[in-house]
Amino acid sequence: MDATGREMDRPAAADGVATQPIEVELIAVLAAVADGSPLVMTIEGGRALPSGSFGVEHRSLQSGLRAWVERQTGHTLGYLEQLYTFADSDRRIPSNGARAISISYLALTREERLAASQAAWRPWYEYFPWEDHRAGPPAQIAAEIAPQLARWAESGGDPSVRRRRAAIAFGLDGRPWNEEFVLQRYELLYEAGLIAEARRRLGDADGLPLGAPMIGDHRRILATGIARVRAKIKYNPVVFELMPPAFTLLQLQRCVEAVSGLNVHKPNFRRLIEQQQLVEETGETMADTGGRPAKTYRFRAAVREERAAAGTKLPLTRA
Amino acid sequence: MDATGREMDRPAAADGVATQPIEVELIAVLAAVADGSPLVMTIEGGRALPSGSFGVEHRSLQSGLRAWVERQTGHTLGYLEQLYTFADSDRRIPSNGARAISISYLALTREERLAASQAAWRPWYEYFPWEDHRAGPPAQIAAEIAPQLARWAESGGDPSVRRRRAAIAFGLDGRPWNEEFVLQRYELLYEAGLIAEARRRLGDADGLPLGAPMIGDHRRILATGIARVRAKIKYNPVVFELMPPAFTLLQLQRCVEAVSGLNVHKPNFRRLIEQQQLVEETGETMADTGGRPAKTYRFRAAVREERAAAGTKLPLTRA
DNA sequence: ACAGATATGCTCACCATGAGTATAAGCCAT
DNA sequence: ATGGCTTATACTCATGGTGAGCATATCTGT
Repeated sequence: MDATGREMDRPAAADGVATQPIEVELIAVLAAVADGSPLVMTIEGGRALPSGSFGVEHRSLQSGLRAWVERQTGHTLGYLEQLYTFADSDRRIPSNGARAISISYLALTREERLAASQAAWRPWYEYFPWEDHRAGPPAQIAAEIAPQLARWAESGGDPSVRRRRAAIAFGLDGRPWNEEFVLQRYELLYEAGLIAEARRRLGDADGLPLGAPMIGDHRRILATGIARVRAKIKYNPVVFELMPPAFTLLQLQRCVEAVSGLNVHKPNFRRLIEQQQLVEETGETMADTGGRPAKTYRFRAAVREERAAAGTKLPLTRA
Repeated sequence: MDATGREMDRPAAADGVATQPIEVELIAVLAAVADGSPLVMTIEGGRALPSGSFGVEHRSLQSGLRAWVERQTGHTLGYLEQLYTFADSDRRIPSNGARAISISYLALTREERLAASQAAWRPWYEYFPWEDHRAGPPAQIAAEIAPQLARWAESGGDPSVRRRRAAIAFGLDGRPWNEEFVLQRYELLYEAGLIAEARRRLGDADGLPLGAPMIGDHRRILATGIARVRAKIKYNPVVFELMPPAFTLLQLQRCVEAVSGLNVHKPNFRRLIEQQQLVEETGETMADTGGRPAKTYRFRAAVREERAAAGTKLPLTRA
């Protein structure tokens, strides 16, 4: 941390480097799903994530953010977790150039009409078109991304390392696509100068930049959030935060598919949900599905604590 | 966790919105394992985690912390990840009462002689004696914790809710013990006033406080770190960061047991490690094991990228 | 009535996992 | 050297979760 290694023994003190004021800002990745499209709440015409200063008036980060989001959406927030704290030394508040630390949060909710006019839901695949594989791998990957990454790989560093990184991230050369590597993919494209945010620093590369840009590193934060939801959805029943109180199993499946960007095997998905007893029937059916009416279900809230019991991956001996 | 707002003891700030300076501090949970005992690096006689101010000179949090830790341990740091950012409104720097935000990191390394004399490794179960179940559930749980939590449950709030919380956290009433609930257990004991840190605020409860205390909320941060390692060890080959370059399978097993605080089924553990091809034989054997000499293994670094391929939990359709 | 769509139920093979047993190869005390 | 102790290593067997696919039910619209 410092030259001697002893500085850390003391709590941050007055000595040494004059402390430049540090701005602490909160950034929210607020996600919802509507009609098979995953959405993120944005401001400034879709170019920024909602953010605010971490002022003294907030009792805690969490509750302050929750209150703010609930004012914005007019809907109580189901799920809120801390995402990551971004604090690279070159992060600056655009307005005054102060050093900025951004503490980001991930929030899940149902889509609701927005109370404030500045904010708007945007499909998150506008920002990451290469992340939606529900209709197969997007043509853009083979047509634009792979060739440009190949050119980047040969242009510096260790080409074989770069090629492998690209192949792992994007599932090239017969490797499987891993939907969780959202951040790695974004950072790779950034490094390769293929997205607009990177070109502010690097010289222009060929071709058009990929996906819709955002200010600062907001898109990177969004990538972090998407990666987190995609990972969490697998071992934690957070999907239900995105669902209305009653829903059909296909709606639930479509929601999972929207988030993960992948297609799910219908019979096995139903079996999984049912055998894990995540839901219970409401007794109602929903008729306007285009086919046979579907039973509707609700989330079994009791699962949350039962889940306590679940899930070892270590081969234990019985006590 | 923090029951009451203590806006009172805030130094008289310029009124209202005026931004009070916020101290940003880094805290490290640096873990190692030696001789079947998991260790954490501490300072101040084991009463604090190493911490330091986040100054302007640092390129980024991560690299600054890495450099500092490597000077302390004289060993390159294998693994470093951000843990959590603590920023409740009543967190204060002890010396000057400034508002403090602490960004905590988890680092894994092999135990090494320390370069600096102020720092020392401590067994982490000194701070959380109830977390070590390798010799069965600690007697302390049934003898002290359960009865005191039972008394607490009846003393306020909704007793049935409190009882269930306690039972889930500590595996009471026939519920299974979940080794990952380190933080929930600590926070429960804190709320119940059974640990020293809580008694600074609450009135004294009966009996002795549980486990060795730390300053501020360092023990809570340590709990967060332990929970993270215990979770991560299951789906990510981070254990190897705690191991020497060559090791026997039993040593590896003991390391996992030390971290998780649980006993592992030996044949199945070996099968798991081998079939996942996490390791490869070195060709050497180790004789001083007290029995038949054991083959030694090394971690297959190639796994890290192969792991890219691994692990879906969603029932996908084939593309 | 029939086509088309979705809902729902069921089968079957395979493999990871939990649990336990058996044999091999060192060391040490007698 | 021998027998007993300790650890290493290999195998078995039942069970249950998972991947993949098929079959039947019940709507709407023509």
